[in-house]
Amino acid sequence: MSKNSIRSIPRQSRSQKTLDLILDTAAELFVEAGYETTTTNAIAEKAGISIGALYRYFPDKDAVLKALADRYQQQSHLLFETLFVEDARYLPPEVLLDRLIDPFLSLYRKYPVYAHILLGADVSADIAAVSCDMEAEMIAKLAEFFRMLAPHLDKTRAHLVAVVSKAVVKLLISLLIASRDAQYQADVIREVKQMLLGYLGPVLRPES
Amino acid sequence: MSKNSIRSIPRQSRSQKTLDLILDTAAELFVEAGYETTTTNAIAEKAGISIGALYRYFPDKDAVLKALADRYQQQSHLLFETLFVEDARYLPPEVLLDRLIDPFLSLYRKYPVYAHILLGADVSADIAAVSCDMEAEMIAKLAEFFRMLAPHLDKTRAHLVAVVSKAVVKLLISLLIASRDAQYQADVIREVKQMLLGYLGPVLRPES
Amino acid sequence: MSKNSIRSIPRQSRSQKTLDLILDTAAELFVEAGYETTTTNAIAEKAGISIGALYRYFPDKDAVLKALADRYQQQSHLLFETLFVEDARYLPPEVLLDRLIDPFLSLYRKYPVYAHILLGADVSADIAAVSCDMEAEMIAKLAEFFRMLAPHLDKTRAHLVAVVSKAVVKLLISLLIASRDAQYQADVIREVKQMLLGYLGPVLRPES
Amino acid sequence: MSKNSIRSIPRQSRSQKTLDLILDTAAELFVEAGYETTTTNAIAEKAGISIGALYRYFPDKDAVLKALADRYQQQSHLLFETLFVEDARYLPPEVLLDRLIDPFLSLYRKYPVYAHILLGADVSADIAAVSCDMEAEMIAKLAEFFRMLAPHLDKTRAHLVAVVSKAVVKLLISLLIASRDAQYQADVIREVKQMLLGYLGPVLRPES
DNA sequence: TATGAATGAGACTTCATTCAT
DNA sequence: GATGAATGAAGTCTCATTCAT
Repeated sequence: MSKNSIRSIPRQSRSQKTLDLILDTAAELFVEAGYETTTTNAIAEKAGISIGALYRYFPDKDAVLKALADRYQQQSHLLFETLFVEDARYLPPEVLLDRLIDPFLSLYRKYPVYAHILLGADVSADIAAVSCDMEAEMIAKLAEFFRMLAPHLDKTRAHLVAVVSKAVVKLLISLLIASRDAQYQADVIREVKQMLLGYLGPVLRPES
Repeated sequence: MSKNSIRSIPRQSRSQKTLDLILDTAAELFVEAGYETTTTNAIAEKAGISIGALYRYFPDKDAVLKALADRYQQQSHLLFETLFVEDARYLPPEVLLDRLIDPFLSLYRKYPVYAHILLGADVSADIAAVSCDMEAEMIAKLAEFFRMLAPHLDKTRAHLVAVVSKAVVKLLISLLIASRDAQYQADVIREVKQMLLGYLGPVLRPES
Repeated sequence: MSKNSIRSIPRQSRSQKTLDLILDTAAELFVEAGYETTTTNAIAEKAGISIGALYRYFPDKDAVLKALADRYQQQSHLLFETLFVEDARYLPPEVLLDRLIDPFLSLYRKYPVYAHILLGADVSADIAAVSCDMEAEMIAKLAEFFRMLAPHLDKTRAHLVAVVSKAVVKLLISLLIASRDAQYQADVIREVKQMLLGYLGPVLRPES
Repeated sequence: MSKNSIRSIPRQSRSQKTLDLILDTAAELFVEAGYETTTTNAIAEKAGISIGALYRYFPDKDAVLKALADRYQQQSHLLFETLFVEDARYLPPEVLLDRLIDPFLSLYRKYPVYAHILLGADVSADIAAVSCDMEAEMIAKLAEFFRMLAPHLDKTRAHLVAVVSKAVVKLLISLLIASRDAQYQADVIREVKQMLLGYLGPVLRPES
């Protein structure tokens, strides 16, 4: 709960490199074998450092996952920035949707751990809470965004729509993880975007 | 991989009862605490049997989860039977959707483990494969069903639509797990059904 | 604090034997090498059991020491019983002193761990507290005993005298531990008894 | 055993200061948390030096404790000097007792580590040996002193009396450590001094 | 056949000590 | 010399699994 994810804030570049090395290695292993199955010794060994070095940077195994989650949260925040541009309300829905979805797709392709974390795979209750908080925050922002686009939406509905939209992005990620086939991935993306467009269109731009 | 899930197929009712007892108990614990965190001793103790007895029914811990997955698969099959009735093609989309979704909702409410298994939470690679096979089979059946309803769909598209539809059901389950609030659950169900209807309607009943 | 010393109360004789075996082995090692230096693996190995077996009986290493302390407390209680006999007030001081000291000497000779625990050697704060509670209780009883013998003593003084007397016993134990030489031990016992007699005599049987 | 306590005998004041700093810091931590529990890194950090620096002054952790024991030995020697003044034999026992005990009380109040070391709390066997040697030396000196005061004492008896007297001082220290209450401490000191006086009086100044 | 005590590999973590910078 | 990141042996403890009774 109150544990810090990182033991000491390293200012020197060497330390920072080691820290990143640990995180990246852990990320790979968590995706490959899952959090519980991945041992701290395996992380250290694959990272080419000693187990002691790992524990200089992280107080325990959970902290490694938390640090990854933090990194994910930061990245997600950046992505949302691009949504809240002035002209958003004048853009056609298709473009908006691309703006919403594509950055996340890039993120999850680049860092598959984040997908893992997002999907809440095998995390301890502690981590799940962190993950949940992040989700809640992103949903709140998305709801706010929807209300900017469609002021007639009441708060409850906007929240619901945000929840569902977020879940659809999650769904898309999980489908893309399932198969590496490029054609299939393109098809799935098209299909899901079409579904989301069909859902959001009427909700955000109603006639009456 | 090639290990059998169940050691001996018990015909006698007592053995069957014990077996079910173990599975039900394991199901509860897996949902409460996760697969990795749940110990075989905990399952045995909560089930009121000895650890030795548990190992008479299952060769190892994985086998317990596999047996649960099998049970889930059987249940799912039963649910699908109700879809393939003669009159399906004459029913309005809303009713079809309810027929597709509602049984699954009941199933997951009755047996939360299945939701857990379906969502692929913290299962070993071994189990994930099983789970994946089940998914593939259900998707194939669903695609077949869609082609029955809309013969103009080519196989690829039908498969895609089935994949997305299945994923939406999964999404719905995950959202329902997130909150126990009845009003919220009702809202979410309505919202997701509306989305799926908006998606499947045009796909299955095109103008031309 | 709230941890139990023993995991399950074993009623069967085999379990009881294993438990005693662990405690006796631990006792030896604690005396030989000290608590911190003695490893749980060493205890298990010397006891001829597996490390897992040890942890079936005790939740952690501290619990082993606590259990020893409990055993000591029980033994000490028994010793005190013999003090509170009817005729105590009519006995000459020398006899009383022997009755007070000799049983403790036997106890510490038979079970050197108890001396170790009594002397508070290298125990964790947790254990120290237990040890302290025991001491407090014994001192209270001793003070009560002194007041029975010498009703004119006020409570504070009686407590002080008890504290000092108890400390002298401790002192004696520590001196006996220091050397195994029989003659030396006899000399030391005589000397310390003489000192204590010289102290308690006037306190308990004052002229005025 | 044969390791030197201090790596280089520093004549320069800076080195000496650092050395003292390390020892004082270690002393505090040993008293607070015990020898085993205190880490070398903790000592270095609290002292405001690097762990590498600490290991320039001491070859290993034991050496730090040994150096403290040495410092204690030196201090104790100084205290004994004041005992061996010419006029000692003409002083009344009460004054002699104060001269014997009070300096030790001051020493232990000023440097609680010494009490810790004296009481043999959680020291490794290695240190215990050193501590024992010191004790032996002090006892020898005390015995010699007693024989100066009371020439009729044979060597064995004088040694015994010294052993017991030394142990009583130790006892007193341990009682004072047990409670910080000023009134209680004063009471305990009075009581113990009375006991020791009652013991030494007849021994040192016999009628015949 | 049922029991549950026992096993032991292996997980997490600590910390005295070294050595590249 | 000083620094502190890195090392890795070793300790505590867990838990899937076995097997004597």
